[in-house]
Amino acid sequence: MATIKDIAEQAGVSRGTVDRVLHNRPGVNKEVSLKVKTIAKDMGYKTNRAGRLLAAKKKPLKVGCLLPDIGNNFFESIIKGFEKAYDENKDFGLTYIILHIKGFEVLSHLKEIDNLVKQNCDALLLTTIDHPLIIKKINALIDSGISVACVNTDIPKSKRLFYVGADYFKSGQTCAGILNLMTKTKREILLLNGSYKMFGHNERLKGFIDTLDRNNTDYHIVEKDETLDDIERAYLITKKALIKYPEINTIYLGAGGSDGVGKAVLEERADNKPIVLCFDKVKETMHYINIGIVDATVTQAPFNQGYFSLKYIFEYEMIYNKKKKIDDYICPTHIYIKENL
Amino acid sequence: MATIKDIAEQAGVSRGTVDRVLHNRPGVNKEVSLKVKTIAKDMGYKTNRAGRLLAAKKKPLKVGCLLPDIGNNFFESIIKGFEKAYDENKDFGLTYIILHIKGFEVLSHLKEIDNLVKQNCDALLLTTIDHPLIIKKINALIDSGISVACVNTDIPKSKRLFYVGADYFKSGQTCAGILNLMTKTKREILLLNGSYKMFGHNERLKGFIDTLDRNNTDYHIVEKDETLDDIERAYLITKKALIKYPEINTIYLGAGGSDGVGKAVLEERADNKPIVLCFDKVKETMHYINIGIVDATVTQAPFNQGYFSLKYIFEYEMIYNKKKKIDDYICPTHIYIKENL
DNA sequence: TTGAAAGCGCTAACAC
DNA sequence: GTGTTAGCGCTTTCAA
Repeated sequence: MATIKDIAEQAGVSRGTVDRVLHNRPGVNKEVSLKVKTIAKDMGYKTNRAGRLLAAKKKPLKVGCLLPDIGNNFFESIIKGFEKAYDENKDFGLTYIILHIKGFEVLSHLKEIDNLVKQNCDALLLTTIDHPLIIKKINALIDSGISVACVNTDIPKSKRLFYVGADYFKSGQTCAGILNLMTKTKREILLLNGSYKMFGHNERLKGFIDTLDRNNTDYHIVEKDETLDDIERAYLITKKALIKYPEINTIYLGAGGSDGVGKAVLEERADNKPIVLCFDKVKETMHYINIGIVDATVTQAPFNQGYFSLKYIFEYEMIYNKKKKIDDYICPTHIYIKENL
Repeated sequence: MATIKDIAEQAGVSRGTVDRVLHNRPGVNKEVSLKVKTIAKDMGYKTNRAGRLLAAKKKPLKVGCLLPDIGNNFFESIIKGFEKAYDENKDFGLTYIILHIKGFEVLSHLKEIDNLVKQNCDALLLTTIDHPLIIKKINALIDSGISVACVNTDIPKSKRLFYVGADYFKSGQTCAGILNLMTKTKREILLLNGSYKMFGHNERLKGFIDTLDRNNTDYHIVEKDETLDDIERAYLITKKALIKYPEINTIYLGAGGSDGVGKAVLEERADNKPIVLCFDKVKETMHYINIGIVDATVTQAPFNQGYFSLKYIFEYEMIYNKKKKIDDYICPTHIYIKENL
């Protein structure tokens, strides 16, 4: 494998010059630069991770993560993923901080992004809102040389470098796929979305309906509502619906709130349980799967979302020197039932 | 973070001596050694990956992998995993070779293990047979200083360092869990095991039956046989059984052969399809899931098996210097249906 | 515009 | 037994 030293010898220049050329740093004669570049190409030069990373220790990378995780334990696994990626790369000069916030208010998100920048982050990992002001902010950051990637929630129209997260539509389709597997009799569905303001939740719902329609599933939506990721609200809605509509035989829960739904089902339908399908694998959901109230849950590898986003942005900065495009990473869609929990 | 240099200064010795102590190399005064060790501990010394790996380039690690993959494309993903781990670590001095063999004959496995050793491998990743002679061989290798880990198939009574692979029992349980989800009517089952000689296949079957019994599933095993991972054989057995026993409404396929089973079902039961459940996610299985013949398949992250086994043995040797016990890695059990394929 | 040299942390060869 | 030194590949600073 060709090294900088090899190239320098071939080109009859010093290693410093080669380094300057390879990083497009100013102050190199055009002809020399061209010569070095062609030689590097000819020799198939690839920067060596070990050398690069050892030298990089002097100038560590600080990544700032914005996580609207207050009051939402879905994000626990993402944080575990961050920790793992940090662990593997801290010796190579990686540091990171997490800013925990609550909810999805544009102004508070904007403020906290600035907050991360003020703390001298070189790169940002954001779980934020697809909104014109945020897009503008991300684009400005990118233009100023700060790398930004999206985690869990994409903002495709911005200049963000890459997205690591779920394919919500597919998770909804998978949920419908399970339902079709389970029974062919007519489904009377209580449809509980998370929030109609959330792009991901809506996509999920679309995917669910899409697959039901595509398979000519015999179904009828008895009632629909939003849980707003609120347990109490989920409980009340479910309880009321189950009382009012005894025909309900299926519950779709598009986001948080399994604790409330589970409780309501236990109270109203302990013996004639409807099919209950939900998303993500937080503690409460696992509990209701274990006791047989929730039949299945669809997840999108949240650990991976944390792990790969941090790993990739680190590699983008520290190994590829911002010169290689990083592909989006769409997490695999998994189904969990009691037996493989 | 404390470095070797720091420790040397604190202890008033040279870095060379500290290095010797840290690696338990001979030729160090006992008292000096003790002193250095306590200081290292006090300062919380952890070897720095970047430094270690850069230096390690001089003495690369050669890992030899034994894979009985000839005629069995299940292993393709494992190989992809190897490639990924190699890619991430080649700059750190990792090299590897794969020895492809056919079948599970003890003598040929023994011979090929020797073959890998002859090619100067420093560490071995084996997918082999749980047999006294193999155990003896593995133990001898470990005693002679060659690291050995098991991939995909464990040999727990040997001195192998760790196991990376599936929990077959759990995969069988999960398969039964899907069946229980799908229907409550009596199951008339055609039970196709891979081979009764394979520990993993038997465990899988046990897990399947265990969960059926534990849930008081109403079932009856109409017929059982081995496919021996042979497509033609699987086809003939299935075809015959479907003709002879029209009551069959469920097929359990514990190993390779989905191509044969799928074909037979298409020919004999295109309109009144039994539930078909199988394992792994090879191309043919995916095809039969896509056209609706196979209902679901249970997998155990074969890519991860390759990726983590190579990654872990590399870290064991090159980062932890054989001094840290590596935990077994049991791959997660996943369910795939058409929608999340 | 370019070269020389030091240094990131660790290892190994050689010297004493 | 122990210290010294060179070097892994790359970056950066200082000097020219």
